[in-house]
Amino acid sequence: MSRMVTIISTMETQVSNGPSGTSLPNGPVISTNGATDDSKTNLIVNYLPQNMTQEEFKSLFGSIGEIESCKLVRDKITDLGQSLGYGFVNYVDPNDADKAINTLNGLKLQTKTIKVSYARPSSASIRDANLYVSGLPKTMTQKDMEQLFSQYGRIITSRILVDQVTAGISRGVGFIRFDKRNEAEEAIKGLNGQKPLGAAEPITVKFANNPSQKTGQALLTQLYQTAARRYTGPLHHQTQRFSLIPPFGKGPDPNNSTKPILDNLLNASYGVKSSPSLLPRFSPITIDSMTSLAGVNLTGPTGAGWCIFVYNLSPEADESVLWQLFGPFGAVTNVKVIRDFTTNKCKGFGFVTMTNYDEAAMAIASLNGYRLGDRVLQVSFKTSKQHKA
DNA sequence: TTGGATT
Repeated sequence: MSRMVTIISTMETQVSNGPSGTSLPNGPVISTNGATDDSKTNLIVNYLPQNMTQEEFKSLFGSIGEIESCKLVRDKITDLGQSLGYGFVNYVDPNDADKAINTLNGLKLQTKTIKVSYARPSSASIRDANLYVSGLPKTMTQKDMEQLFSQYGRIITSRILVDQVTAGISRGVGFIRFDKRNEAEEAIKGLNGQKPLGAAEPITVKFANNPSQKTGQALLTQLYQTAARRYTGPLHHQTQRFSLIPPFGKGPDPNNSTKPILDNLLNASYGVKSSPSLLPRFSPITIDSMTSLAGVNLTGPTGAGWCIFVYNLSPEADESVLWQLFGPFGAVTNVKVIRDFTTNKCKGFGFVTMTNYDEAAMAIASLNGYRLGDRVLQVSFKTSKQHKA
């Protein structure tokens, strides 16, 4: 701030004293708002592999030229240090920044293709400008969607999510990041609840969740899958999984600082407030398994997997019962109890998504016909209503 | 007796 005042007073002095030519000293380029101008040296790097470390990140971009600063952005909310998959690199020399874009943009690292581009100046007005769009017609392309939204402002990025198993069919949901938050707000006002040209159903447009605001349940799912693999490796038999995962509460290290996080995750995930009897009877993860979680490569994108239909749940059923039933058979990425909108009671069915076919098939074979209380469950792969004759 | 979807 004092520097800005100095610069302004220098300029005013110059103006009032008339032209004095070369009296200003050379120094860092100062823009009118007083910030140093990083626009030619500062890069944003997107789609980094989840397990890439700060050191690897610095090493990769340091190979191009001298770095003034670099930062791999991590999750600071959960404190687990998870990479958010992007980072910033500020070079000393603008030529090196240009070279980094030309050399490293599009580089394939593991399953990712990294994107290297100039970072926009950090500013409050570009924050929270990311929209989540659902209910899109399946035929709508990314280009169509951009065309629809572009009337409200400059689009920075866009994406339509596709089904992973049926190879590229639109899931009808996507993201649009605008340059400015107010543009995103206008797009919500203009497009939320509207039918796109020729569409049968209206779309929903709202601000996207931040990846770091992931639910406890989603985090727990990731941790569970990772922890289970670390203990057991790939599994093919449920008996192995049952016997190899240590039971809950087995001698947690009292000095382990991750314990409060685990407790919070469990409570958030299972909705346990006051009734210990609702705790799962198996252990999703153990304290020990969490000590080396930072930087591990978590399992693939959500939305992929095998969807299982579970019928004849009681009106009181909640998500925890589905985790308890299906978790022991393998990697579960999502569970959902379908509830009546007004009563909030379970409508008698739900869905479970499992990553691996073998584990899903084993769960179905084992749980179809399983007696839960006074009900007999029907469990099968989800069928599509669209295939009816 | 087969939803909604969060890169």
